[in-house]
Amino acid sequence: MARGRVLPRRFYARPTLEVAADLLGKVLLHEAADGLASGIIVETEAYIGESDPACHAAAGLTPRTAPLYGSPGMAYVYFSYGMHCLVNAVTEREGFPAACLIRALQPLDGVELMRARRAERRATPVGRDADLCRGPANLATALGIDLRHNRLDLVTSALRIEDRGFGVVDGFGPAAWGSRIGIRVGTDRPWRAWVPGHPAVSGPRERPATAGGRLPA
DNA sequence: CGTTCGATGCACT
DNA sequence: GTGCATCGAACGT
Repeated sequence: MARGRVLPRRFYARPTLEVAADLLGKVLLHEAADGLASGIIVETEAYIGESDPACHAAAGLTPRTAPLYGSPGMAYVYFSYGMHCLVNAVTEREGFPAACLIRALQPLDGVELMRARRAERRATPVGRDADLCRGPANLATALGIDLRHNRLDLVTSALRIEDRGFGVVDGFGPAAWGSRIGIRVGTDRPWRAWVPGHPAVSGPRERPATAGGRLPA
């Protein structure tokens, strides 16, 4: 299986929208005791600062949100809806709370391991490979990520993000931008980035008719 | 196709 | 007590 170059800390120590765009095409991987699983990132969301009402840090610094205020390149994993874990990469700089939520992957390594992990949580088995890591809770399950991975260092730990030289994703155009999914506030900010038309993207998948490619304002 | 709704635990008010 | 950065089974069209 391919070996990539681990993204350095400086990759994360940048404006969050830039990180959200540049994460598309990179590879999220987890080397667990039961095996390696990885996938190409095809969908991300940016959560930026206490002034972003959808960012958990809108509630200020609490035990839960503390990782958002930590070093760029740390994992922020949290528990939601009573049963799901969601994975973020902390961005910007220490003391400024911001992160990118990883929302979907195109499965790469460990497809059968992903299938087994997903099967433990479902009545019916997952069909297409493209559905294995479609959605933030699904990808965490497929990669075997839970709250124990909160605060892990994405630069040095078993949970990492690599560059394997995929430009973006073969056959797909530049990033599309739109409103973030599953939030009640801050829906006016187009801070969700995805690979337009990719089958592993959750929610709206097509590029909006309006302009795309560049970062939102 | 589409929409609705229950599962399930915890941080925070 | 309230509200989730979700998912998928079950139903209606």
